[in-house]
Amino acid sequence: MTKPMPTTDDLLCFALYSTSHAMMRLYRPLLAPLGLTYPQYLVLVALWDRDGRSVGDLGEQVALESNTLTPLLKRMETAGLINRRRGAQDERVVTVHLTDAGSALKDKAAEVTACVFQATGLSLEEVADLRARVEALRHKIEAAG
Amino acid sequence: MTKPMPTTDDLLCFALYSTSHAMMRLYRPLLAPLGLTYPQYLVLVALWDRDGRSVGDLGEQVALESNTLTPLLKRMETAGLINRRRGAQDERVVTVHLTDAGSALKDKAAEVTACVFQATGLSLEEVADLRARVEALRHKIEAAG
DNA sequence: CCTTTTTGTATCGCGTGCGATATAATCGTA
DNA sequence: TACGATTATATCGCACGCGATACAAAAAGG
Repeated sequence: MTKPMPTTDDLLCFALYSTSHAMMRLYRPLLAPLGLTYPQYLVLVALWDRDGRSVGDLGEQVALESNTLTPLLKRMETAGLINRRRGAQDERVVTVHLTDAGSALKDKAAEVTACVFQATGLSLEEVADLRARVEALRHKIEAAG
Repeated sequence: MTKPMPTTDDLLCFALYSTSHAMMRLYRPLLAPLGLTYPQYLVLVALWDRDGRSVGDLGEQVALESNTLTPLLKRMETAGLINRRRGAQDERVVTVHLTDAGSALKDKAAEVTACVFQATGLSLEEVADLRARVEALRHKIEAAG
């Protein structure tokens, strides 16, 4: 007897897909007052960690290629959150720098993170463990690709 | 002394976001020969489980509202995978039915699932456990929303 | 029986993720 | 020194996820 066809509830990919979207829906009303979209927020988190880095380097951290990142950064530049500068040494390289406005959002974002953490209903240990496992999965998938 | 600002590697939301995208990138070349996009595949999985259901009911299972689902179903109808019918009893309700072509993809999709499972490098138990925890998180987030 | 409320789906506009491709700059090699 | 290969970013077109809103049909209430 063959195993029955899995439905969406059996698929890890669906759990990741739907939970990631649920997380975005949770963040969105908290970020909107800061004038931020969810992907912009993630990019800022990376820049608060390390400012003045190349598009490629930033793309590595946020796992996005330049075809997604460049338009996103342009919108953030238009919003006054960052500046982009083309390298003098290597004119292919564009570096991304936080503006004062971009830096100033760091503290507000900390409040957002706290709100979201509370909404998960998980302990710090549970969050850390689940996060590590999900990330480990991504590394395996990327290695397989 | 305050705890340092978390970076992307510390955020569960980023792990979900980036791993979900990595999963999509893994599926895409496997689904493309079947003429399917990733969200279309997830919808088919739900329909293979239960055919002939309303847009709203289907939306509940795939966690998508009608503003996303209706355009997606229209594209699938254009591709000959499904048919949509408006109810005679209740003219507000639209039901979605698999076509022969849509049903026929079920077996091919099983092969895709097997490929993807192998790429994760996880055991069946690990997949099931991780899936359950991620799904539980989604339920908590949705309850908080 | 009529009006208001609720429900189900659809449309609009925007942000964004990605395959494919283009452009320009740098590097490596003969 | 010149040319081909490689690298970094940018553009294009499309799919899709969602807030906001519209429209039509059914249900509820007076």
